[in-house]
Amino acid sequence: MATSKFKESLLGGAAKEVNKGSQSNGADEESRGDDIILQVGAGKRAQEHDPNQIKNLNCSKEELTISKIERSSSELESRSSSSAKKEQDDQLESAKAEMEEVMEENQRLKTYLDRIMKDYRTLQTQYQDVIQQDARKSPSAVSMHNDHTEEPEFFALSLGRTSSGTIKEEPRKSPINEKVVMDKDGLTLGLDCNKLELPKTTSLEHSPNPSTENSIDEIKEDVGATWPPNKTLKNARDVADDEISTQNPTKRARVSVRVRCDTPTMNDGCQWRKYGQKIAKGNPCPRAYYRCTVAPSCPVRKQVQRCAEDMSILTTTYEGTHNHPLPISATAMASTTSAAASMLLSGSSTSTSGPSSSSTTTPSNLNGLNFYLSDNTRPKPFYLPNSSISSSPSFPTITLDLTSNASSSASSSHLSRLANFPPRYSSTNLNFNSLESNTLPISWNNNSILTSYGSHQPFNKINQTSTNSLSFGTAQNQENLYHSYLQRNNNQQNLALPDTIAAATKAITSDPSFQSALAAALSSIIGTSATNSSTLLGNQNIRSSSNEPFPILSSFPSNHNNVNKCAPSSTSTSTQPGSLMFHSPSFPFSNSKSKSNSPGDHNKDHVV
DNA sequence: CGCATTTGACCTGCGC
DNA sequence: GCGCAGGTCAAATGCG
Repeated sequence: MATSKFKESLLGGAAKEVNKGSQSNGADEESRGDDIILQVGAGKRAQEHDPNQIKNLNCSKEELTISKIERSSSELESRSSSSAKKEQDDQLESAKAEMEEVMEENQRLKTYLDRIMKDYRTLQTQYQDVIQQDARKSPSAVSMHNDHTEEPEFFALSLGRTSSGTIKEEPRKSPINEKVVMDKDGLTLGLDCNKLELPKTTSLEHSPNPSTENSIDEIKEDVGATWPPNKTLKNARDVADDEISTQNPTKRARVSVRVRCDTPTMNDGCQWRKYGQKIAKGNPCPRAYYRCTVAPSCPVRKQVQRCAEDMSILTTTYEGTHNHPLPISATAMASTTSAAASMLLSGSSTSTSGPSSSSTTTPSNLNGLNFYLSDNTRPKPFYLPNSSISSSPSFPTITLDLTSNASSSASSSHLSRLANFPPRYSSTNLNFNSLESNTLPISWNNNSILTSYGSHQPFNKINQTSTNSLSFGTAQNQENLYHSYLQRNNNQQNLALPDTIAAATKAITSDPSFQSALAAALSSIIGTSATNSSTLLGNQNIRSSSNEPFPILSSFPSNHNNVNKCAPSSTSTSTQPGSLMFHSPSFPFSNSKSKSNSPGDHNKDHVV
């Protein structure tokens, strides 16, 4: 009897305490005198402790209330001691205290978020002012900017030297220093390294922009130097090629990405069409040439070649700048390569003044990112760590080594090689081996259906040039060779490359050197201090007027739970317009290839 | 039949 | 000037 009375008083009091906080089911709980089990939303609270989860700051007080109350009459019988009461009181008190803490923290974070947003708006305003000032300085650019006076949601940033010769009417042909255009599709950090818009028939003296005098000399020197030089057709593609041909060839950077991939090509989110293949000297593996077909006039090309020594490594070299909005799936690689190119160009702009006394390779470690700036004066793009091949000695090349530690020695050997081959332009090697997310060898199980793996070179010639006894004359031979190689190396661990790329980009973009380089680039583009822009770009909290983050710089979520692990998926290759291609919305690399009916839709990798 | 790929031919740049 | 190598073109071929 006494026990039951005590239980009633105890549990009734407990229920009252709970009702003070929860404001729910109070009368019922108290009248029944049942046991109360409190469950505070600890998970949500844990999220709010994470300063990165600012978007969760809006959780209200109500979200922190008691989430579950259960009755357990059977336990009532077993709890009769005073210690049980004290324990429950303690729990209630601790829960209340915890709730108060959460509320206070929530308030603090809200305040912090408000401050961030305020800062962002201030920077945005300042940036707009800079843009408008630049527009006034350069009347030719006014037309572009006037078309996009609203909030910038698309930001095509061209990294590289600002060498504006003349102004073309088409926006996409605008000089690089006017390439800070705003569109409606999102932020695009393009790899527009050195686009020179210099019509061959245009007099350089007519350059309206006095700020380009630093590049005039280069332009004069390079007049007539076209790339590609042989033009017979005049179509949209040729127009784009003409753009490339008028670029300053000495400043057109290339970005090579080395990854482990057991398929002929890796998917970077863009649509590519193969237009050629050739056996490069020193590497029996054929080099494939692709054009971007997202836009018919896109001048971007890429080369794909497998490392001969480690055939699991695929080297993809990007060149040029997309003149179209990139699909979300392509922004990851674009931002990565852009960041790398920016570092390269910012370095080369200060190190190409003359032949350095000696080629020095300077390893650095910033934010856990190992990168190597090779202060060389001549490029030596490499395809094999031990290769003596120079694919294109005219282009500064940066290599993002996203392979494992197993290949770090390869990078080192490359660096050693760089020391032996002083290039005309600095080559930069980025080694992401130390990234936390990339501590394991990458196996890029891309299952693209690209079958262009045949030999571009006559069979006999291959055997002449190749020291390998194996013949590469047929695609079948090459596939067999490679698959046999894979079988020998199937112990390589898989790693979700998306995380690697994301980490790489994050490392680069958070790298103070990159930010300074970006600031310099923006400064040259905008013609004013780029401090704001740098801060703006370096701030992952950038949001447009629609409160949506810019696609590129914020396209790397912390997790990739849905990342396509490159499982064989031929169905994903026939993406329909409007369907989601990649399992991970934030990372483009998947196995895809499709055919379409329009020339611009080759190898469609559409996302949206 | 249309499109993508293949591949021999061709062009250009560079080094000797 | 010549040869080599990289890069591109475009007709042929293959495939859906």
